[in-house]
Order: sequence, then structure tokens, then C-alpha cells
Amino acid sequence: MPAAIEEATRVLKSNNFKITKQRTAMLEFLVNTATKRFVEVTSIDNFMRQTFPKMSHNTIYRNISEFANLGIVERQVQGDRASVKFQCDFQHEHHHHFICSNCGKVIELKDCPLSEEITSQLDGCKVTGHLFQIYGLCPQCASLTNN
Amino acid sequence: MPAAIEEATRVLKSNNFKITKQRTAMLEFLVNTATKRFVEVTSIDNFMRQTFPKMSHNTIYRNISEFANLGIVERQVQGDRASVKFQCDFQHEHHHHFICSNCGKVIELKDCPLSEEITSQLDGCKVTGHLFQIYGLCPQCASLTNN
DNA sequence: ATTTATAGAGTAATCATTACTATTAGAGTT
DNA sequence: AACTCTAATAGTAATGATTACTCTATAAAT
Repeated sequence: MPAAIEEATRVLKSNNFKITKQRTAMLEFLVNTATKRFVEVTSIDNFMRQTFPKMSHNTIYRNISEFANLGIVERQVQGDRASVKFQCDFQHEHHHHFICSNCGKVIELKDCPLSEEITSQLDGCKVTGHLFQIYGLCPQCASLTNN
Repeated sequence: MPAAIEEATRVLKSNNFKITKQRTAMLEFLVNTATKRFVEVTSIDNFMRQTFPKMSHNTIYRNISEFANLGIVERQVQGDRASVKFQCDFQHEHHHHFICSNCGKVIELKDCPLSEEITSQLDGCKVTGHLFQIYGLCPQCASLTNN
């Protein structure tokens, strides 16, 4: 079993979630397709239900949501669809992403642009979060488009 | 007629869009409720159809979409709903926003955090856009929550 | 092996958004 | 002011992602 799945399994267990066939199958799919890459939840739904025709939407969406709460996957909204990517390194430090708008591939950025200079413009506000993302084409997709 | 609506009307006309009662009514609603503030498209839909019971979803969503293409409104996804705000100053320079997650109020930020230091990490990528937003509570909503 | 609560299956509902078609009405022209 | 032509709208229904609900199955603790 890949280390990433073992680690996710540990997280589930230590939070009193049961290790079911369905959850393991979803983790396997996520490790294979959504590592360093955002994948639409609908395509997870489609794949899982093709592979396991008895699986219900409910199970898939609920598990994705639980995985997200536990930090096993990271969620985002791409266009008007929800996407997730597998969070390989749990508890890694705060960072932001370049996201390929063609294939969903993610590149981690080193710096967080939130500065004192910026927050000082928000007197009286209670800042709770921020979002910084760069969009474009990854090297592979960029070279495909050039031809 | 407020100047903002006159300006939006000019933009529509110069792009060969017709000035209809429905569009004018929508612009009025947007100026009143969505100036410096993001408002959910569903609430625009609800309001317009209450005020003008013969208006169809189609008309509302299509016009919102056209307004967005013309730069009359700015779109964003808040949670899983689409929101828009009226773009008071057309063709104003590139900037980012603080957005109140309670009331949708917007505060414009002075600086764009996209730096050479950051883009140099994306060798081979074709950067097409970026998103930077700060979330939190505006002064009014923050003081309400404190009590 | 027994027990108990969580997870899943199956089915249907919900809700935002879009499609389609016949009709209406801007706005330019005579 | 009437005429024309095309874009815009109304009305209706479809679509598609997500969620709700109830009954059953199963993980895992004892």
C-alpha cells in the first residue's frame, strides 16, 4: 500500500472514522489521479460509480467532504465546479499555488504575499483568510497549445 | 438618472446592445445594492422576479453575463454561489479586494502582490491570470459580531 | 460471536443555471 | 408615425451538481 494511503488511513483512524472498502477505493483513486493536481469532484463521482456501480453519490460527496475536513484533500472551486487534490504532505507550511487551467496541475509557490503593507489598509477589519493563486498553462500544456 | 447607470447605458449602446426596460431595471437594482459590495446572483434573480413577475431566469442570467463581459459588473464565486458587484469606475487600474464574508462589502487594495520573485518560480509556464483576495469581516460586521 | 454506531445503498428531492421556441419590442429607416 | 429587422424576452422545461432520507450492511470494539 502506498505510503500516502497509509498516512491518510492513520488520519481517518485517529479521528474515529472507519476504514471501509469505499473509502480505501476513493483514496486509491485520489492518490493516482489527484496528486499535485486538482480533479473535479464530478469526475471522481463518475469514475467511482463506473468502477463500483453500487456506490451512491451520497457516499462519494460525504467522503470527499470528510477528507477535506481532515486535511486529506484540499478543495477549491474551479469555474463553477468543485475540485480537490490529494494533500501529500500533511501539516506542511502555509503556501500558495500555480494551477494549470487545462489539466489542473499544481505548482507550489514559495512566498506568501500577505504583507503588513497590505493589511495596514484594512483598519477595523477582522481578517480571517486570504486567497492567492496564479493561473495559466503548465509547461506540458503550454507546449501542446503552441503547436 | 444616476451617473453610473448613464455610463453603463453608454457602454451597452456602444456595443450594440439594446436598452430595454429589463436591463435598466437590473442596472438600477445593481447600483442600489451591489455598489462596492458583492451580491449573489440568486438574490438578484429573486428580487427581479418579485418586482417584475414576468421576468424569466434566462433574461436575468443572460444580462448578468453580458454585463460581466462588458465590464459593467465584476463576477466572483463566493462559497458555491456566483456573486457580482457593480463596477463603478470602468477601466480603472488593476487591483485586488478585501471582501467581507458576512455582507459582501468590498475594500480596494493598493498593491498587486504579483512579483518577479514569484513568477520566476514558474519557468516554462504560461501565466494567464491571478487571484488575490483577503477575506474577513468589515468594520461594521466585526463590531456586530463582537457583541 | 455479539453489539453498536457509523457508513453505505437506493431513491428521490432540491436548487442554480441553461436550453428552446414563439413572441415582443428596441431602434434605425423611410 | 408607420415599417422593418433583429436582438431580447417570456414561458416552459430540462439539466446537472449536490443533498436528504430511510433502511440495511458492516467495521471494529468487547
